[in-house]
Amino acid sequence: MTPQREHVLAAVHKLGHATPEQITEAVPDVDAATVYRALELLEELGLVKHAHLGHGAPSYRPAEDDHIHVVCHTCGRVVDAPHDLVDALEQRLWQERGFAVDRSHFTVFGICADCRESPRAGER
Amino acid sequence: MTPQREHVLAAVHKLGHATPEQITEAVPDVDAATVYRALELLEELGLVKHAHLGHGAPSYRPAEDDHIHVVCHTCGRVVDAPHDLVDALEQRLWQERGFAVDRSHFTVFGICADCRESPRAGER
DNA sequence: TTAAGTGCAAAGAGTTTGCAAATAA
DNA sequence: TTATTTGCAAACTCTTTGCACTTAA
Repeated sequence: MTPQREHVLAAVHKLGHATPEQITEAVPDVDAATVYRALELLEELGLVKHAHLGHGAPSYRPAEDDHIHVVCHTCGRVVDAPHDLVDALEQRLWQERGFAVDRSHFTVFGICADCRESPRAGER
Repeated sequence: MTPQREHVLAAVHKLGHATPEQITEAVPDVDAATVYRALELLEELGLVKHAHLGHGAPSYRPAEDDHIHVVCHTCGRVVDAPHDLVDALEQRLWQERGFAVDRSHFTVFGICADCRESPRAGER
């Protein structure tokens, strides 16, 4: 564990959900390449996790934050949901196919209540 | 509907699941930029859909192919699953939060039965 | 003194954009 | 003509890589 890696890990904890770019901004004295290398290592060590919250960059978070991400297509808002939301799906895929779902790497897309009421078109 | 757009749509139907790059290869007389523009339009028209099947490029398919994607982290294989797999999850998010899940834009990650038995590490 | 980690700059993949030429209404 | 669409090239974003320099065992 080097100082740079500590800084990256601290930034992930501070930011909660963050892209590599945001993390790089939050740790100005660490090079972007080092941030990417650190995130890869921290993920192997099981200290952080990432998920894909849309078209763009992956989002990293502390490994302890075990939840599902629910993302609105329209406003882009990300809401966390309890991970037991996927229990049924997980059991079915396991029993029917022996497929072990990775709940943490999981994103549900759709349209949130606010955006259904007042669609903010083009605000993707 | 121009000839180029017809060709792109035909390629999506032929390929089933395809990235913009694969589609571009399948339609050599159409420029990549035109492929991207066509896919965007075809999606607005409701003729194709896309989902994110991993870190890389999105995957486009005919809009009629209404199913869930299950992707193995290790071997990268993509398996289609019936969309009723998410019924419970969908109902819960709807009732508890008024969130309308987009089932088509949905990917489940994990490890498939084959890869659990004989892990092919590093084959991501 | 050896191995590992870092910063920097360059390269790479995937995608988007500006614009002039081609096509269609 | 007038608007739309295309191809081409350039630009852009995000990420990875090569390599010399630094740091720590």
